[in-house]
Amino acid sequence: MVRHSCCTKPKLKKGLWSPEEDEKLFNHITRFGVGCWSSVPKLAGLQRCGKSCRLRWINYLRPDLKRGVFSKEEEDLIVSLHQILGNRWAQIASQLPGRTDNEIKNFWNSCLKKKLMKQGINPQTHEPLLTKLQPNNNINIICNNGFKTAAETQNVLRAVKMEQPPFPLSNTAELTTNTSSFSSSLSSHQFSLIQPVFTGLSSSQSYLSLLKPMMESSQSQLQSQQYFLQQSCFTDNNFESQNLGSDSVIFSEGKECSSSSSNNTSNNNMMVNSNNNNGRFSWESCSTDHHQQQNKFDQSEIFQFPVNFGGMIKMEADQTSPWEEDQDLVTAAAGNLDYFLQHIS
DNA sequence: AAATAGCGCAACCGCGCGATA
DNA sequence: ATATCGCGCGGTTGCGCTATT
Repeated sequence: MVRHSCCTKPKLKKGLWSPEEDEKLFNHITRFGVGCWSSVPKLAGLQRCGKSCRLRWINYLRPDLKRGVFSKEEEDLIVSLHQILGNRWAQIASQLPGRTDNEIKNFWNSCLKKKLMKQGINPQTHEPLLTKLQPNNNINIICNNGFKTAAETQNVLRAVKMEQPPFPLSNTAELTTNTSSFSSSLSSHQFSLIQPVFTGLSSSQSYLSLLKPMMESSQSQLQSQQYFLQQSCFTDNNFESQNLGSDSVIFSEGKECSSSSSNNTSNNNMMVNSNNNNGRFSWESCSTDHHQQQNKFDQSEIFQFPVNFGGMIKMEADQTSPWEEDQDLVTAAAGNLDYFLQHIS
């Protein structure tokens, strides 16, 4: 790479611009106009490189700059343009008079991205976060560290398989599908989502601090087994779940042992609204024997870890149309997949 | 009251491209 | 044909302010 002379010259000032420097640059540009930036510092009497002067003029001193918060119209325009242009900030800025690419980039990264996520929109693709899955497809997430997960749509079941718990954070993952079915004895009103394990990743420190000792103490018996962690939702009627923050979840190996169906509206708790008292969440962990491929509900070991949810999951059940009911839950579960993939990539 | 975390923003950095010597 | 320069772009860093613990 060829380093520019301006970058290598010592004694050039860096960092924040003082009002005096601003005045010198402003006076120079307004008097002589924008010409060769590399000669500006010398002519204006500044100990800065030309590049720094250019940036300061474009992003701050230019008289035609619009200051202050972005209007709703500007915000909408940025989102639409980003959908077409991607991260081409300069091109986006050219459509917004008085705004700089830097300003728009910062606004995007600090506000708009989060806003879109909250609305369930992937800020990179502008597609909904929830991905519709085809029935009978089996989703496997294979991470490069040996942490393997499988999510099933058959019978609206999601299961997560951990071969080496506790799992380290992964940098990459691949998503594949196949059509192998997952036999389930669960009733059509029992659903499992992949959320708990994946959201555990986002609060990995507290998760591991609680989960690891438990896993290590059980290491000898864990070695020959695969493990499933499931979040199950049982309902007899319509229910809606909103995940607003984090919550502690009790695991009992093989058995449902905790319900997080509190109506607590605090941001740190999961909230479940149900039309009746039958809707609830439960979380279970069970081991599976490699050879017999059967769930082993043996020991009743309880452990606890906080679960940090990425956003709102809406699930609706329709008693009269089992498949429609399933579809909505499949969609919600797939949204968790998206969330997971974003956080490990 | 002090320490810490989170956030927004200004500025920097590395790189690529086109023009020119 | 090659090296250098000037400029613009997108990604990243780090400062300073504010909120939270």
